[in-house]
Amino acid sequence: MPKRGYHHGNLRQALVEAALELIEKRGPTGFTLSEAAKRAGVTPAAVYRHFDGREDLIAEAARQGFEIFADLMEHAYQSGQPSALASFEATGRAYLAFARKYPGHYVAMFESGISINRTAELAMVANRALGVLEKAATDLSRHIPPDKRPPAAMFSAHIWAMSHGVVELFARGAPGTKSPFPPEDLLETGIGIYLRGLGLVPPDE
Amino acid sequence: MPKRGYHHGNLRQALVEAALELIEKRGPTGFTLSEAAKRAGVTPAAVYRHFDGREDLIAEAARQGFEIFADLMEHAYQSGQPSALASFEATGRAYLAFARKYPGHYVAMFESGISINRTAELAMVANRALGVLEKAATDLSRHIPPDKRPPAAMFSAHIWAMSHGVVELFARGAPGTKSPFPPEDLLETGIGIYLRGLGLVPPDE
DNA sequence: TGTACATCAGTGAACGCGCGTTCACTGATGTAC
DNA sequence: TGTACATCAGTGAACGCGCGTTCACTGATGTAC
Repeated sequence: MPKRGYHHGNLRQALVEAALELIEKRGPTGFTLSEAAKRAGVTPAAVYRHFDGREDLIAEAARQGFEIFADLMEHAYQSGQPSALASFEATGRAYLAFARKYPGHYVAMFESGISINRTAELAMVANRALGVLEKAATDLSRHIPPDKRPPAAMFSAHIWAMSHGVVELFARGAPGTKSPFPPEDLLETGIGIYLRGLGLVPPDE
Repeated sequence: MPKRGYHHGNLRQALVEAALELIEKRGPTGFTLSEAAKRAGVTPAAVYRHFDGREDLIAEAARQGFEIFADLMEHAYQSGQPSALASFEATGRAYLAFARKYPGHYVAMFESGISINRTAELAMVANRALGVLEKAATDLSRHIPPDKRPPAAMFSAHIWAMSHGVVELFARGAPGTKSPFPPEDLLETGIGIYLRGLGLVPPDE
């Protein structure tokens, strides 16, 4: 608990965290600046000391999310080296782990309608994060004979799509779409089958 | 153009259509009953002659979406018969085609937070729609040796996840995520590789 | 160590707005005779 | 075909509410001397 009293001491970050909880709970359009302020124990007007307004607060939440996300993905990638396959699989797991551990950030990043190009800083960190997935895919696709190798961008788009789909449909309390399988298993097996289709893992594994 | 004058003539459906346009444009939480009424050329209060309120209107939009979706999926399934593979691939294409042709419906169905179990009728039509995908997956998985056959529910969850992911990330104007590939190609190749991984299409195709 | 003062992070009241919902109403439509 | 009347789909005013944002302000903090 930071300093108490008239001056909050750490209001900026407290607002971001309140926003994240609300975005997680109410969705990106349901989030309100006033409620975030209230949660941080402060008047709505105080928000304007730290942010330009509602949008700016969401953008900062997304930025912090991409920062964490990029770190996790990079760490996962490193942990699998020097094996391209191990690196790739680790990044896939990291994707889902991030979405589950930081659902508010995830929503702010991918569902809030905030443009990734809103600021140069946001664009940079977003590209760092998504770049790791593409790098892992590129590494791995070197093991595929060139004539049957799909473009690395397509490869990583497939994996991104499946990961995002699993998150949205099965890893959240989506309405009536309770998965009969744990999302982790679903993604792991899905990626496994996909990689087998590329000839990257032995067919009898 | 329906009858003009004091009585609208077809207000119920006009409201659903206005709602769909707004849901598509502003997202599920951004949709307002008042604006839908205005678009239909009517006072907000008039909505209550036809619906129980905001939620009920969204639910009806979702219901109509599932109806169309189920029809499309069933038609696609039939068009591929008697080949299990052709049926399966056709349903995959139908999924994306639906999402692109009826984006408002798609959002109302899968992103509005409306529970699929809101009414018995909604649950029924939703299950009819999603059941087609599962049926296509079950048919197809009969061609896999039982010992390496994943459960059909998992199979169809993978495909659903990838389809949904492609829709959300690449088939809509998502922020900064312009795909370098047409979504249709992305889904087609993704599913192709996945099926190859299951040994369902020849590895050199 | 003490004082004067600038800086700064908050308050609280006010704004105009659009929301979902209710209510008594009224004008148009359709039916019985 | 004409009239009386019931039904019904709309109006328009009103409600209480929470929103994002602005503004002049004030109390706390930190710095210069």
